[in-house]
Amino acid sequence: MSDKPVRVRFAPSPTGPLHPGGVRTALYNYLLARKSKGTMILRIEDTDQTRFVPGAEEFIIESLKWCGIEFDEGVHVGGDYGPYRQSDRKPIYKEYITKLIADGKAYYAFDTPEELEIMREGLKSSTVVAPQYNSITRVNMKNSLSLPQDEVQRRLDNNEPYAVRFKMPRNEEIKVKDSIRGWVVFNSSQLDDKILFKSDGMPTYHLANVVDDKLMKISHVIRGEEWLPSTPLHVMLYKAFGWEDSIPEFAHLPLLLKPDGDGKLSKRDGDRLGLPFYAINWVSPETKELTLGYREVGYFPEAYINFLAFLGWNPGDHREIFSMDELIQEFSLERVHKHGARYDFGKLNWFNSQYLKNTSDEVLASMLMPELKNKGFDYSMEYLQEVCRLMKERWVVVTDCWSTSMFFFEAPQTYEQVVVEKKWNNSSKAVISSILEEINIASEELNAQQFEDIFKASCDKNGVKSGQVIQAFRLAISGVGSGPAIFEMAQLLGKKEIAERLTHSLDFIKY
RNA sequence: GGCCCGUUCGUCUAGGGGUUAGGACCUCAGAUUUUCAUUCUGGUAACAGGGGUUCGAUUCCCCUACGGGCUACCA
Repeated sequence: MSDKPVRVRFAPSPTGPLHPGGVRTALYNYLLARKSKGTMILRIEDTDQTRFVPGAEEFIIESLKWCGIEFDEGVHVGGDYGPYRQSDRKPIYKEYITKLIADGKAYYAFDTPEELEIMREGLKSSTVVAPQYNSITRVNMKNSLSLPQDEVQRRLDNNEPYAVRFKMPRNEEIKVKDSIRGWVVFNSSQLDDKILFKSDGMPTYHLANVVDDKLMKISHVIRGEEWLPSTPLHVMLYKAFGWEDSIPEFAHLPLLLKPDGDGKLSKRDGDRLGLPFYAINWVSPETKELTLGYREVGYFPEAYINFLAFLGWNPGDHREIFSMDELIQEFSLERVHKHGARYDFGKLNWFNSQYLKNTSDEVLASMLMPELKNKGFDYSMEYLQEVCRLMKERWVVVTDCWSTSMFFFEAPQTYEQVVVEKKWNNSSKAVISSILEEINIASEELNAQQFEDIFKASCDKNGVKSGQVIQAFRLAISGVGSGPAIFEMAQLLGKKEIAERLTHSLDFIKY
């Protein structure tokens, strides 16, 4: 198995926006593909027409692109094993299901949904027979195994709707090798006769998945843990087709769990906590409701990927900050955990703030500039870079600029009331008046040190300790009680602006 | 209910038959920053329970509990 070239696929269903768990599944596939110089494939599994959501496919592609997960083959990039959208492969499935029926491995089933419902309900109280369509119950149902040959033919000729079911053998041990969990053993008697081909002419996941993985020469199936229970069926399918040699290596990933409480992570958790949930903004086509994405909120894709990679995997030592290239270097399926991981928004914020601190002021400023212009401000890149230098350690996401640093772009309109009450008094007002006089005397621009000297001299002159008025000084300049190094801030704002703001504060702040 | 998977600080996790059970987030305290944030130092905090096996088990086995998944003509 290991000598075959690595070909992995991410195979989402376009039934909605891409869930964080899906992003992580795609990521682990990608990491393995790149590490082993293999091929990464995007296959769209759109066999359920009833759940199709317009725009979902584009959303999935765009999300992964933002995350830096690239594909070598797929619905959007082509390749030698296409088509890569299952709805475009209908004839292929038809061919293979016909073969399976001819070989006696699958059979026609004519039961209506109502009949199935009755069967299940009737069996629910039974302690000996499970409410399933299986080797025991199928003899009482309407299918090509129980019905006379001529009646089956008559129904087929009359174009009666039918589904095709897998003829699951009885009491057979099925072993599944999973690279994360080891050998998992099932007994076929516990499994039911799954529908392989629906009456609408489409295959179900099971058939399409196995046929495509075989045809696309997939070497490793890396998918969510929810697929583990149906893996024995898939193994049986490979055997039924005579493809024992092509059974891929399976790796079932643990699920992402809610940040608190019970159950798996859902979109509601983001809504409930008022946090972004998808990689990029998603607007529901039905409700027009917007769900925030990390991209639009200002997260770095590198930080998001780093965070996601560590939910279920780690390199075995204490390092935590990993670029995509480093993840590729270090990744191995053997080190993926067996148990689910809670999705901790706080940790994501920590990762992002780490990346933010390590990003140059130039890059941050260029990210911010369009929006700054959009807000109607005209500042130079150099100025914006200085703002980033002074403020970035206080931000979690780059867009925190707009909520924490507006005083660099416009004079305060209001003054934080608690600080006014605590720090604004006659002596602070006197000191600020003195500072204003000194600034107005100065003929040239002042630097941070000079501002500090003036501030201290003014305090001395008025007989107050600097610590008692520094917050009032900050308040007068920025309108708030906390911010970056005050004298550096003054230098950046400049003598003229500072003078104006101090004057305004003296007139405006009541005490 | 049945089948399958899992269980180390609140969270993400390292480790693994003999360890002071390590790190990170969170949190708390101190230092620095004459504010806040950053930074630094330090602290609180975990092997689900019960049986085995063993000189010795958190580590291996079994049972129980708890958590998760599946049990559709959804994927």
